[in-house]
Amino acid sequence: MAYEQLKLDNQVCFRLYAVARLIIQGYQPFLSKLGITYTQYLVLMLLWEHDEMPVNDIAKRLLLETNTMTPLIKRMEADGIVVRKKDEKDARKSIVCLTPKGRSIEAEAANVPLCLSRELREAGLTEKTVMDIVPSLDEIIDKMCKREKQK
Amino acid sequence: MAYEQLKLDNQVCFRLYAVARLIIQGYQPFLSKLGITYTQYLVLMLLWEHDEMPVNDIAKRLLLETNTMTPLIKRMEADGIVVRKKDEKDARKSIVCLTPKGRSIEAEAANVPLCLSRELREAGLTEKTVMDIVPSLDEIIDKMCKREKQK
DNA sequence: TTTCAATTGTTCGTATGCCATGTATTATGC
DNA sequence: GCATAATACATGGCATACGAACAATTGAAA
Repeated sequence: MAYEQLKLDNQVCFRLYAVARLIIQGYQPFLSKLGITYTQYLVLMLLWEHDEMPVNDIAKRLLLETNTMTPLIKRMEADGIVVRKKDEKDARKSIVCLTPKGRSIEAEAANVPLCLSRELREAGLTEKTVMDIVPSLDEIIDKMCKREKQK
Repeated sequence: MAYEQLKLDNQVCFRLYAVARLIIQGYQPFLSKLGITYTQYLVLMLLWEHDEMPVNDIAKRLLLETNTMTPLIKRMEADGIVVRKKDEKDARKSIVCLTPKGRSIEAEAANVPLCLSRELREAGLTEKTVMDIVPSLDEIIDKMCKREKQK
């Protein structure tokens, strides 16, 4: 037995999955001070750039399903950082908007990326090690998404 | 406003998180034929190499918490692919063992990595693009884990 | 050896993710 | 103009993840 291709050490996906979780865990202490989760942080980053986004647009940008978004948005709404309103031109759409509270978190969050950079540096990682993988990741995302659509 | 560092497009972690999910989704159709999930696949890869592993060892190798493992193992046990037995030398430990059914999945799973390779190739990705990021990922995992421990 | 700390799992609660399905609304073909 | 398909969300169900708290057991120090 012992299929080489079935050894954990030979799995690229496991590494990706592990690194993603490790870094998200690195964010956690800083985000919890702001009262938000990592996924909520992603949603907020979009809204801070645009404000007023339909659920579907947010989902597409984050590569998540709308049925992941709905409960997420509801929790954010319950926390008072966003509200939903109906689109007047298209009654199917539910538009997510920042509340003043949601908007106020932006300034507090502004130093989070810096905190993370310091965290990585203190772990002994260079900016280069981390940034080097970005082009490959972008290519994988691009091609995998196109592959999905052609199905 | 508009903090550059708070734009989604500037986030490495989001890319990692997205790629991990996209690839796991790529595994899904093949794994569901075997009746297992991606996380269960990871556990099985370890057991196919060793058989007889304490919950804690599995958790450490997968960089997951034991409280994630317990329900996971229970579901696998309910599906008849593993069983748990008490360690005789250390009564705190719960050792996870493959059942014949769990062992039989290995041969079926042997071609899963190949299916994934084909999937990536058909998406237009080269082996190189994907393998290029492995050294960086390994370095990040190594350093982040050490950083965690020193806390 | 006896008390106290550390280790190992488990349980509980909360937040994702995603499949399948359902509902409302809009777009489209005829 | 109308039947039908497509779109946008929401709901329900299941499987992770992880923090917090707890029970059982072992290790270690006094």
